[in-house]
Amino acid sequence: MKIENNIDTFNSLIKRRGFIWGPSPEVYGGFAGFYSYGPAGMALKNNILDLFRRECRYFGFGEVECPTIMPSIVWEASGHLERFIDPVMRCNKCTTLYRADKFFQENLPDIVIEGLSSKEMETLIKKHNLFCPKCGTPFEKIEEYNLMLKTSVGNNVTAYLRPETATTTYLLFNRLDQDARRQYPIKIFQYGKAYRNEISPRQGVLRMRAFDQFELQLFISKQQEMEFEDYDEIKNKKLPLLCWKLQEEGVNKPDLISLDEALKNKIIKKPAYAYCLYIGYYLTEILGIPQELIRLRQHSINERAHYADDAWDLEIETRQFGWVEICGIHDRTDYDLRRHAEFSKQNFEVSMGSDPNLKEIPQVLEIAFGIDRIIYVLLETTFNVEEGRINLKLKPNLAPNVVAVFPLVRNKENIRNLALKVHRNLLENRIGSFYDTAGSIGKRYRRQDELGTKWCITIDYESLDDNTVTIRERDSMDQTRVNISDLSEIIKMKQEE
RNA sequence: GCGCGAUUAGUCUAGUGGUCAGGAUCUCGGCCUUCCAAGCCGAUGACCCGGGUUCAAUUCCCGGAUCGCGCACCA
Repeated sequence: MKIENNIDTFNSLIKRRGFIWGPSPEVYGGFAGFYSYGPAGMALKNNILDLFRRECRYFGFGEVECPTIMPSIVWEASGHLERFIDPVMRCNKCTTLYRADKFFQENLPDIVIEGLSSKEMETLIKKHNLFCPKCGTPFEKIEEYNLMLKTSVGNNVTAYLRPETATTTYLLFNRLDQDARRQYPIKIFQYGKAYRNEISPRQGVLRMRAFDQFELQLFISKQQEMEFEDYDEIKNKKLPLLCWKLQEEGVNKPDLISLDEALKNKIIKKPAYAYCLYIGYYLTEILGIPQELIRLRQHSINERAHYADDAWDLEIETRQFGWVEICGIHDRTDYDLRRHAEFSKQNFEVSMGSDPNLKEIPQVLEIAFGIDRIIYVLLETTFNVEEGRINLKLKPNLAPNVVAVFPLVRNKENIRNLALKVHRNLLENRIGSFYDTAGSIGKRYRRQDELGTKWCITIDYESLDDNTVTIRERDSMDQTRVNISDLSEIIKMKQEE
């Protein structure tokens, strides 16, 4: 295929080089909404996760992992059973599907729809003789479209695959309270699969039916939200904020303002929430996504999830899909813990300050990343074509290979042997090295450029005489000569930079 | 889920109711090669799935899957 700086070249690259494949299973024609990662994509994903886990430890978050399947009562309590099931009407003749509540709203504007049961809606259909606008067939029944994937466990017990990891983290609350010795705020994250039965998944890995979430949770008191201990450290950080008001005025460029300013202007209500916005932004920035492609966009009241008091999306501007949400930051209040306390008949009121008699249900602040979306936007934003050369400008530590080692020519045994020795030595030092002898040296450089490998090490004739090798840098293509004995140390140092 | 269009090697594509489905690139093997997709020789590899029409279907028809666009949907 012709190498051009366009989206077709990019889309072919991520398949060709083993980043993302699908829809899976491809040999059976594919199943919409399900994708696989090849070796390069998985290496990239693991590097992102390593980085995120390291940074979460730095911010004081502990990690948990919960089951992906939970019984119905959990989702009743969380509100997902109610909110994730949409009432729909299906035309018996042309099988077109309509959202019942929306259809009523448009066609019967005088009637209050909210809270109506399926039976009541069916009565409305008959009373007003509602029919399919496409073919004129009268509607009959209200059906349910469930955005959660239903399954049955054991002896026909209904259960659901989790539509988010967050809820499963909240269910550990009383354990976490003990585990953290009641030192609030409690900071916990969970990484894992979540499932949503999208009606029509599109846009590749951006809207999958099985996807990875990486969600950070803060359990915190109301007082701590307003007097947050770490706020001072981050209050002068400037973030690209696009608040709801600006959006209403038709603005879509964010304001780069400090969190303190945002708080003073009442764009943000709570210092602890501001801290969450910062963590979301920080974790995005260290992936190497250019600042000008990042914005934090506040949800309007209508856009917010059922549990949210305030919500901002962290979005990345892409060529192929416009602004893409990679992270949602939600003020979930005490909604979840209150509901789970109620449904499980547990007492989740705890003392979080110095007065042991002052008890309340903790507030929850959430930072929820979609890992697959991160992988997509990272690949797309680092993709470059420079004079016919594909260059994936990933940060060195995220690239599938840290270095690649080549003999300058293949048909000289002594050069080949030395190259292999250098490669093995790097591996001994646990540096991710890839060895390649096929084709010309230029071709091998290009192959690595496509994977984002930052440094290529070449063993040439000079190496045989003085034990030096060249390190070729990906973006500049400049080469420096170093001693083989120093190589591992130098690469490790470069990685730290 | 609806409407329109599409689906041919790993990738990008040409083409056909009937001989071996063509090209580019990639990949692999060999030769050559003292640093950025060089050259030469050789090789592997594809008509989305199911049904129908037909002596014969990758090609035409129907259904399904998937993708793209629009509508709807998107906690």
